[in-house]
Amino acid sequence: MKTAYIENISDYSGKEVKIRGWLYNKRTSGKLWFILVRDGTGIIQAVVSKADVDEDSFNMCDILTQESSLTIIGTVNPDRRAPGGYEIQAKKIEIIQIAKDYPITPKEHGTTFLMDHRHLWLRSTRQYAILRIRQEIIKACRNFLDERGFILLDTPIFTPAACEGTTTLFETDYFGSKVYLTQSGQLYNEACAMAFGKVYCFGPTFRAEKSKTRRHLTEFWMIEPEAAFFDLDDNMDLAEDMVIYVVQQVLKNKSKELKTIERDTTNLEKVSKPFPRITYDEAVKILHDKGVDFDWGNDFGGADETIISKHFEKPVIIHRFPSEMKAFYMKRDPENEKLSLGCDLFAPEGYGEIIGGGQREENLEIVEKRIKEFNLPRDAFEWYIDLRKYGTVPHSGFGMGIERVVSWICKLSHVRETIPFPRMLYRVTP
RNA sequence: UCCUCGGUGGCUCAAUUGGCAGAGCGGGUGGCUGUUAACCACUAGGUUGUAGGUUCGAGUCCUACCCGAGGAGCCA
Repeated sequence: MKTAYIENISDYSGKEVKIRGWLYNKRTSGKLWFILVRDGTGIIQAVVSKADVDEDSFNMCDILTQESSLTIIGTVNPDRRAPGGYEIQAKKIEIIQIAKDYPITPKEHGTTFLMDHRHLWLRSTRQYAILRIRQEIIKACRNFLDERGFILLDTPIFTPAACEGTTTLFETDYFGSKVYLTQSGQLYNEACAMAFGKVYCFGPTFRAEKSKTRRHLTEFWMIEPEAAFFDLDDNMDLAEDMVIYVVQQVLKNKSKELKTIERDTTNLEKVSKPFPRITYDEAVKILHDKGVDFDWGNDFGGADETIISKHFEKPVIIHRFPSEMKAFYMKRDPENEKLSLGCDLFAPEGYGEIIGGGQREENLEIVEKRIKEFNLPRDAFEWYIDLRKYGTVPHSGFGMGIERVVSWICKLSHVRETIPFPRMLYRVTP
């Protein structure tokens, strides 16, 4: 007899198998039990009939509680009355452990209660579906970049200096000196791109922002490609192609999960080339046309992002931001000093920014001047300046926040469900 | 740091003008051979976030504090 996983149960139709898992729910009609078992790959219904099992196995059904661990031996049968299309006609049940008072019941719960029990909440079907989609998104990003010759070169988590001000950095002790948790792998990515041409990093990043909104985590995962000889247009092409690929892979491989979370995929199916590309000036005009009081030179707030992203059916790319609001390494538009060659990509349906990036300044003298203007400690950036001394070339890149992409693709109301254990302003447990 | 809302059985919520703290789920007991968050009957379960105050009487009104949610500011 084979031990089977529920996701492959159709391969065992008519055969006897052993399933190992946890009790999801149960129902009884006297001499008949319906036992829903999950094993991490899916959920299946086992039918336990008093006539077909030994007395011990039948009585066990009575004492089984939600999330008790068990094994079931029985025959796999197709049955249209069973959720999932197949059920197991049980022959024998063995209990591994009876779970006492599992706190998450099949009825509704509040956010606080669920977040306090996040380690158990992960067992529910909705969380299961969302996190499987997250895995597909990550896999798609990596496949996309790998197939285009980008080399994965992960950048450090401990960093010696702030790249853009220390207020949003988490500080930690490093054998007596101060170091910070990375908020972006970008500067290191630039060094890697000068060595390998096309590179990317993928890892956690940390922002000590006191933001308490549906789109902020203090610890989040970012995938950041960086390529030598790419200009702003190449960069926008790459971002567009990557987002399309990711959405298509999720639609293709995770349709069951999208259905579980009741995601209407109509809008996802519209995600195709070309994405509208507008300048910052044009985006400001959209806001003004909608009656929003917005001053040129400001960054878009959460509400502004929502308005702009709702204006388009597809993701929209916004480029050429005012240079004053962008980082020291951003290249200025040769045609207009007041603009920088940055680009953001906003997800549709009101989700806002999921990608930020642009073309980097490659000129040695300008980078040195900017570091001075931004009051950055020059010695901490000597290695970065070296990149401009030794064979500098135009280059570009961007960062995509994984949790925001998951949030959009799953159409969630908050990013807290997009990562197994979210870290937020007032939440670091469990 | 600020604004708004909230805190009542294990969970989700109700409680009229300040007047007997209640329901569903979950737990327990019993019933049912095709259930789909099954259903039916019975049953146990409460210092209403904390500390004070007003009142004949406070879950309800007042003050302070604690905790949470949503948002603002802030945010490569």
